[in-house]
Parts: sequence; C-alpha cells; structure tokens
Amino acid sequence: MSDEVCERIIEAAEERFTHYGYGKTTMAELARDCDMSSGNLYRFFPSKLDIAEEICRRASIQTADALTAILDSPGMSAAERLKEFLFQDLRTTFHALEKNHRIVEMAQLITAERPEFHNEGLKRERDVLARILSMGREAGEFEVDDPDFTAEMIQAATLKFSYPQLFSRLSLEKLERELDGVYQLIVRGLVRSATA
Amino acid sequence: MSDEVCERIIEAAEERFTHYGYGKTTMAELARDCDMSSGNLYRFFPSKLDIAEEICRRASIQTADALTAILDSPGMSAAERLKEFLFQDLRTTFHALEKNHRIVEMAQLITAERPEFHNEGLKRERDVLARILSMGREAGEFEVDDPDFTAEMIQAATLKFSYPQLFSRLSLEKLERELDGVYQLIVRGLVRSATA
DNA sequence: ATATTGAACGATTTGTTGATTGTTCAGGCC
DNA sequence: GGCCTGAACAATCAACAAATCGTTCAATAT
Repeated sequence: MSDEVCERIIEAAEERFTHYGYGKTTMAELARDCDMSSGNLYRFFPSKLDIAEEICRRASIQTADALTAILDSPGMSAAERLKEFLFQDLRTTFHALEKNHRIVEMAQLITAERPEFHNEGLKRERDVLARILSMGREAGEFEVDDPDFTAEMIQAATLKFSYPQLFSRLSLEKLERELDGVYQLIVRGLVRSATA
Repeated sequence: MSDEVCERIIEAAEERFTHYGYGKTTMAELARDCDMSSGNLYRFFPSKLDIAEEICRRASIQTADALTAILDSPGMSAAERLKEFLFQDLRTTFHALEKNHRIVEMAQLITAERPEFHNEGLKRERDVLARILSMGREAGEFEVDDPDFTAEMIQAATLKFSYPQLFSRLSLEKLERELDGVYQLIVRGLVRSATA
C-alpha cells in the first residue's frame, strides 16, 4: 500500500532531520533506510522539501489539536481560555526551539520557500481562537462583532510570541510577563464593559 | 575641531553607504573623501560599524522627533494621537524600505551585532508613546495605570508593523488595514468605558 | 503493464587559494 | 609632544575547482 510506504519515509526522515538536520541528510540515506533506491522516493513525494513540509504540517496540526482541547476544558471563562491559548502557544514554540531547534529551522526554511504553508498553520490556530471568541460572545462575556477578524488581529498583536527568530534572546519568564501585559491590553477591549 | 571632522566623515559615509551599500564601501574610500589616511579615521570612530551606527542613530532620532510633533498637534484626541503615532511609524519604515533599502539593511546589520542599539531606538519611540498615554489619562480619556508599561505592551503588540523583514511581502494597504484592526483592539481597552 | 533501479545531469555546496579590507602601530611631521 | 601617515597583520571575502546532492529518466525486473 502506498500510504504505508509514505509513513515509512516520513518516519525515517523525521528521525534523520531532527537528529542531523535537513541539510545534512541526503535522499540516498532516506532511500537506504527504506530499502529502496533514491529515485523511487519520488514516486511518493515530489521533492525533499515536500517531505519536510509534511513533517512540519503534522507538528503544526498536533499543536493546533492541543490548543483545541482548551475549547472543551470545563469551568473556564472565555478570558481564561484566551489566556491559556496564548500562553500554551508560546510555551509550545519556545520548548520546541529549546529542545529541538532542528524542527524550528526546518519550519523557517519551508516558510521562506513556501509562503502559503505558514498561512495554513496560522489559519489552523486562528480557527481555534475564533471559536474561543465566539464562545465568549455567546456567553455574554465578550463583545465581538466578527470573531474571525478579531482572531486575525489578535494573531497580529501576539506575533512577537510566535516567531522563534524574534525571541531567541529573551527568556521564557520575560516573554510570559510581556505576553501577560499584551493579553491584558487585548482582553480589556473585549470584555463587555461593566455598568459604571 | 574634532566634531567638524566627525561630521565630515559621517557625511561622506552616509553618501557612500546609501548609494553603494555598507559592504561595498571601504575605509580607504572614506579616508580619501575626507582627505586623510585610513588609519586617521580611527581617531574619530572606533570602527566602521560605529560610523554606520551613528548614521542609523541619527535616522532613528529624526523618526522619533517627527513622532514627537504629534504631541503638540492641536485639536486631536488621545486616541487620534495614538492612531497617528502608529500609522506614521509604519509609513516611515515602509517608505524607508521602499525608497532606500540600504539604510534598512544597515539597521538590520547593526541590530544583529549590537542588540542594545535597537532597544535604544525602541525606547526613544516608547517615550513619545507613553506621553500620548499620559495625555489621554490626564484628559480623562484613557484609563491607564502605568503609561510606560502600557507603552511597552503597545510596542510589543504592534511589532509586526515595525520590522521590515516581516512585512516585505505585504503591501502598504494591507498593512494599514491590519494595523487599523490592531489599533481598534488596543484602543477599546484603553478608553474609559462609557456608562452603559 | 507496472514498479523499481541506478547512471546521468544540472544545480548546489564545499574546500581552497588569492586578493581585499578593517584595524593597528611604529615611525615621521609639524 | 600631539597629529598623522602608510606599511604590516589578521580577518574576511571572492572566485574558482571539485565534490556532493537532488532530481530525472531510459533501462530492467517483476
């Protein structure tokens, strides 16, 4: 079956890419890992970059799935969910950078070469964000006209906490303190103002 | 006088750096422009990079000064001043990138090599921002506890519109539309809530 | 017919050499 | 004595060669 071979290739590539880096692993090595010729890899993936893209896509989906869990977590206000969303997202990328910088540099390579890929990942997370906002609106907690648009703006405002290249110098503590400040700035504009 | 010689050097360097680029101009050329030996330049600047840093510092000060004018502009609400601040800042960097990408690439080089330089420029603008917030608070328009802190957060939230590397793909129109959205998100959290 | 190979090809990377350039400083100039 | 020069030095860059690698495809195997 073709799918199983794809899995095998992905598996071998993930091992080598994360261990030795994208640039340092050759198609010949991947082929050998999968007991096939290098040429045969091209029946399953159009190029080496596409293998890396698929690996990064899966990581992105996993991150988004973990964020989706916030939607079902019981006993949280919408504001708390929003805060949890932002902090979890920051921590995920930060630890990914810390533990395995190889996957981050792969993501950057793909982003540079394939701009739509990054937007795709952004959209995945934005959809979760929009649902948090919708939940807040329906609960009478948030005042939001267009959840999708507002989600886009929140992403723009918290971009600093999503780009590893930007916060390579800063510690997680500093980043969290700053993110908390930005969160408060945002949330104050979202909550229905209490009667004065 | 030593200062006048410094000016002469800066002048020559600015001409060459913006015209041919930082990397393509040599210290020997600068020395020739100033009728001196290359070794003598080092009596006035510790290194080539320091000359570039001084040029960028001046550009940064000029940008900040232009932003300061917003403080004295009559007949504007604090919210309008904030909006004007953000938009003027975006337009300035955008047009700098468009018209003379050389000075932007110089700024990036210095930022990479001298992290404190960038913070210095950020602080210059942040001080103006903090004063806008203070004005808004004193006029009873904004509700802000700590203008300096809030200014820092606004800078973090609008970082996307200050880094040329990040918006190289986007058009000015798109950026302005997005900045408007972020501005609205922020300003809703700042204004004293009207009685419901 | 289909699946697979591996040699061939062009693009990219790597390694190396020579030239260029930023920086220093011993010496001459005023 | 301070000011300035320009040769000397080390670091960086440019250019070229060799090697490696991603990708293709005619040939082979199943």
